[in-house]
Amino acid sequence: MKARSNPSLDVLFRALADPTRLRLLNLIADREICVCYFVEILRISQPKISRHLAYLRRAGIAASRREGKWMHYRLVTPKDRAAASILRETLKHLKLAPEMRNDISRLSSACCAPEKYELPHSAPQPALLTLP
Amino acid sequence: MKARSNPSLDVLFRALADPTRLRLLNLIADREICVCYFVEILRISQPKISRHLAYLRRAGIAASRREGKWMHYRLVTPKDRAAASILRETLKHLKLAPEMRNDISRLSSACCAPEKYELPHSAPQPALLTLP
DNA sequence: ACTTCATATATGTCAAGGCGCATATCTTGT
DNA sequence: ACAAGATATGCGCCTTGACATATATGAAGT
Repeated sequence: MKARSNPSLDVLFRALADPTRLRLLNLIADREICVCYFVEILRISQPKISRHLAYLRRAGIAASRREGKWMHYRLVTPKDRAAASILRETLKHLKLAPEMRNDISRLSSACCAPEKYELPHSAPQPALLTLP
Repeated sequence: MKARSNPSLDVLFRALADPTRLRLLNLIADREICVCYFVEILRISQPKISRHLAYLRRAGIAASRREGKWMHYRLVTPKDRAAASILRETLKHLKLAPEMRNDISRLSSACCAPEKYELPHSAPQPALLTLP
């Protein structure tokens, strides 16, 4: 049990202060994705992906779910109002950035035409999330 | 010359990822303040204040102006639309946090009743800024 | 049970950045 | 020119975090 009296904003900002994590967040903004996709879509090594996802989880803005051998990651809305609102604003702007749009486009492509990508056999498809 | 193709958001987020810098930003959110005030209001050592202000300046969200022996710092709106918007949102939420309100309250108090604070003789009063 | 594949963690290295302390720099008043 | 005040910076120490490589775990299929 971490003693953090004030879950203040600098925790959120530290989590956002890395380009790889921003790309990951953009990808999970409205869908739940299996780790194997991140590796292939972002062309980043698996350990690096894993460490950054763990960082996001510790910061309370991502959560994971195991399904057989696959780990799925999804966005979590922070309890803190300010954090939630700043995160929402950030994601809104990320969506517009060319690099981010390109990631999303590679993701759709990988879903439609998996043969073009080096995905594991029977990798689970990302699932759109219905936000509460 | 730093090769930074995309002056992207993580620069802003790294600048925001420190509690001291958030307190400084909150103070300069709508006024220009002399360094000597920061030291007394936040009760933080002068070199530490100076370094964090320099960090904010390098990150492009603060600017300084010399007036005799005093240095005044003020907020700067980043050119990048996304950064500007996220910074604005952040400052809006900071204003509501108790710790931040307390800083502002100490600031007003120091202006009205400087004798209660260890400010230098004839320290220049903070000036409200008219935003464009 | 054993192998295989997907994912996680441990280890070592390096750079960034935070802090305190001392000192340098710049400006003004004498 | 000199002294004093306000601010900045250099230095050493320590922590955090980013990366690559290697290794461990754990679920599935045979």
